[in-house]
Amino acid sequence: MQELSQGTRQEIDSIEREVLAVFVDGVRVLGLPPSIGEIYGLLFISQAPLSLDDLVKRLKISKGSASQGLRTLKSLGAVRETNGNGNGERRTYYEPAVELKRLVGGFIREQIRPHLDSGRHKIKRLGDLANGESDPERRQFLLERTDRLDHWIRNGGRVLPIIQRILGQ
Amino acid sequence: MQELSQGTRQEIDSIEREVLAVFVDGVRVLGLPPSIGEIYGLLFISQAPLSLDDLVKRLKISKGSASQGLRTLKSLGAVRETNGNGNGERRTYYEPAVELKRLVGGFIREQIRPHLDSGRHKIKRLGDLANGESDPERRQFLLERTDRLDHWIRNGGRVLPIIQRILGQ
DNA sequence: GTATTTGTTCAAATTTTATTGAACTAACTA
DNA sequence: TAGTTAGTTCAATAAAATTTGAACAAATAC
Repeated sequence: MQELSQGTRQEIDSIEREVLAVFVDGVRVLGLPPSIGEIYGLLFISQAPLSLDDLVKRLKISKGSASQGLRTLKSLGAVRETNGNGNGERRTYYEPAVELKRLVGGFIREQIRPHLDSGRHKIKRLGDLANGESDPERRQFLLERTDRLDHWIRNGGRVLPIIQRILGQ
Repeated sequence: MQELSQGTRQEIDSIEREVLAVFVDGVRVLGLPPSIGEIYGLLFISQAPLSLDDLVKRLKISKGSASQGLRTLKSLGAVRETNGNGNGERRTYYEPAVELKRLVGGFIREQIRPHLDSGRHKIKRLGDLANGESDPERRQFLLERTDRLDHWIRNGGRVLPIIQRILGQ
């Protein structure tokens, strides 16, 4: 007979359902899959940390989904591992990081910066290609456009730390 | 026999191909479909405005895609209509809006604000639900969490005009 | 009036993305 | 040692998003 720990109540109640919906919508805006919203949402509304198995049981998702979802959330710094109830407990428990600063920082680091960086490289290459254009008028136009792209990327890079600063209060 | 206008050169050359790739990647980050990146990208790198038909021919996409893509881009304020070469020309030509301020403004207005607003409503409802919780400890916890969500949304709202200001220089 | 051109709409087909579930590794247990 | 539990990986499947293309509407041309 399996004992039910604090976090292992089976059913999702109505307020939990609403919170999950909020987070599923929220992560969709960020381009992340629904399962991630559900996992983070359930952790967010749970008073006790939950194990992977708790998530599988309560959200009725596969172990694979839960495992991959937790990995993504860990990489974003959006969940923390705890050693559960301490005493000789083998499985890992998770709790949400709830500081906006941390969440935004992780998202910028993992999802925004890499795109800005690869964009910068591609645009640099673009400038080289534009310089190779033989028709002078066309070259001039292409250089104007690649230069503009370069400014966009630079401005994007400038705005990120400011966002972090404002949200980290 | 069909006359080829300025914008109707058929093939996509190598620099154009690279620019399209940059924009396809770029719009993906924003959660928009590839066709939109292609359309905006081709307009961005074209010296003359292009018609819907030009886009269909040069990008080899369907008329339906081009039409819907242009509609989205118009709603974002990312393309402008021009009356083409002026004289008795029936079809509409499009050129890109290239000011970052405008692009960011349109994206915030169309894609971010609506989510923030609906989020605000859902979270307000959540607060009501939390208040209905009978267990005092649970209620306290739920109120703490919904309050935190509310702060997140508020901070998000505060940061948007600042982003716009910084990018609009 | 009919024919042609320009563009829209939307159901169906396609493509892409997310999720599942079974096989697997690793660590602990008896 | 074999057995159990916790968690990961990844090919197959399911689900969701995008694109197509044919039917349609609206405007102009003849």
